[in-house]
Parts: sequence; structure tokens; C-alpha cells
Amino acid sequence: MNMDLRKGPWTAEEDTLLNNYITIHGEGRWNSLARCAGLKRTGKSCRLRWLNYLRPNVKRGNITLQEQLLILELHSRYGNRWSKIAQHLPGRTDNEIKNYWRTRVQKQAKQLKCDVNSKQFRDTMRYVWMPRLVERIKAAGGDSTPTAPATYGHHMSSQILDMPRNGEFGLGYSDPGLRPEFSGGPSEGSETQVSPVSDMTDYYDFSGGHCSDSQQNGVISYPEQADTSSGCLEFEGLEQSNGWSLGGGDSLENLLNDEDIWFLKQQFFDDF
DNA sequence: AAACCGCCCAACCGCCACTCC
DNA sequence: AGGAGTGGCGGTTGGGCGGTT
Repeated sequence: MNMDLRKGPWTAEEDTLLNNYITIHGEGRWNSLARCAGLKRTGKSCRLRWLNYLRPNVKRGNITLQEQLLILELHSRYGNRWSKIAQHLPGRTDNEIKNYWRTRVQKQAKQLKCDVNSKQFRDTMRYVWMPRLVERIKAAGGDSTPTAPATYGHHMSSQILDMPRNGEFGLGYSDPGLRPEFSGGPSEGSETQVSPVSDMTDYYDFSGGHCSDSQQNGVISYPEQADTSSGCLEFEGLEQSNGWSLGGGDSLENLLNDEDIWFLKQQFFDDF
């Protein structure tokens, strides 16, 4: 009924109005809040703006390696339940995680010409990207000691990062209500930062590096996966036949170059 | 220099669940 | 019980921007 409701990008004035009102009166009852604050917006719009942008401690951009790993793991568990995933990433909104997934992860699936929900793609994430993320977090986060990266509580970090040498991989949340504790705001300390456009690439290195500990003998066991028919995926012979290895890199964008895509198709997507 | 293209992300939309009267 | 109002969630869109031709 409201004829002059505004849509589209928020102005600085609107942000100020919303911020000031919530500072004084608190959030909630969004429709009446919008009216009382003098905003020509729907309650929904106000709520979204507050939760995704104005709310204190909200983090935007620079999704860390640790956060990437968490997102991948949590998505394998929860699927597209973004708000559920966001609960484990303090300061991150469901919207941002959803955007991250669509722009970064789904892009890789697209390059592989497979469905992002397919078992093949999930396996690629689990057995290739995630172990590589763990390695890179370890490498960037410091050393081989149990010391946690700055952004994680020790409980979480020990679960995520102390990947057993026998190649088992899994975050192993023993507590379903576990929430990793980040030490501070964005861009702090030794937190492993990645640029918004370099998230998940560069984990493949076909130039001839070495296979990681997590993939010794070319076999990765993944005992915690209940939703796949096999908990073990063979990487045997990959290096020999293709010179494939999992060397380091700095960004995921280059993770799947043309050769990588070709190779992965050969290995995992032979229905092409 | 300008046109084009693809990516990113803020914001909107539709649906569903919950609460209150 | 049921209808209205509201909140929350996942999917989708479109504008801005940077890179490329």
C-alpha cells in the first residue's frame, strides 16, 4: 500500500537513520522500526541492510583460508543451508557465504562442466581442495606446532589443522554446537588473508611438486563421510601418469587451468 | 577511447514457519 | 482454529566495476 517505498542501494543518510535508530531502540519489529526511523523502506529491507552491512563486527571481503576450509566442510555437511554455515563463521553473513559459494566454488564446477552437487565435484573438494587448504593454512599459519592460527580458537584449530599423518582428513567436530572463536576483527595478525578474487585457486600444481602427507601413497581415507558410498578415493598413479602434484600456490583462481580441467575430467568425470 | 564482457556482491523476491490475537 | 503480521531463509537479479578487445 505504501506508494513511495524506496528500493535499491542504500544511501549514507538511510544508513545513518537506521544505525541511529537501532542504537537507541534496538533491533527487531522491522516494519514498525522502518516507519519510526523515518525510512521509506520495507522492514525486510531494513533488516537485511542491518544484518549484512551495518551490524557491528560484520566482516566483508577477504575470506581467509580457514574460513574457506570451514565453508567447504560445513557445506558438505549442511548443503545450501547458508545461515547454518554462517553460524560457524562469526562476522560472516549467510549472504556473503552464499555469494562466495556461487562465485568461487560453483565457478570451478562450471569449469569442470559438472554439477556442483555431484559426487565427483564433492570428492574433488574433499580430497583435493580441502587437504590443500589444510596444508596451506599450516604453512601460512606458522609451523608444525599445535599452535593455532590467530583466527581460531585452539579447540577448533587442533581439530582442523592437526590432520593425522595417515592421511585421514576431517574436521571432526565432536561438538555439534561448536563455534570457532576468532580472535579479533578483520585483517588481524597472522590470519591468512586472501584477496576476494583469489580464493580457491592454485591448489593444483602440475609442474611436478610433491604429494602432501595427506595423500601419501596416493590414497586418502575420509572416514567421517557418511553420505558417500566410499570413504576412500584413489589417487594412485596420478603423479606417475600425469606428473600431477599438489604444490603450493597463492590463489584458487589458477587452481583449474585448462590442463587441470582436462586432467580432472580424465580422472573423475569420465562420463564426458 | 570506447565498446564489450564477465565477475562480484548488495539487494530484492518468494516462500515458509512462527507468533499473536 | 485460523488469519494477519512478521521474521528468516535460500534463490535470483541487476548494477557497478575492472579487464579485455
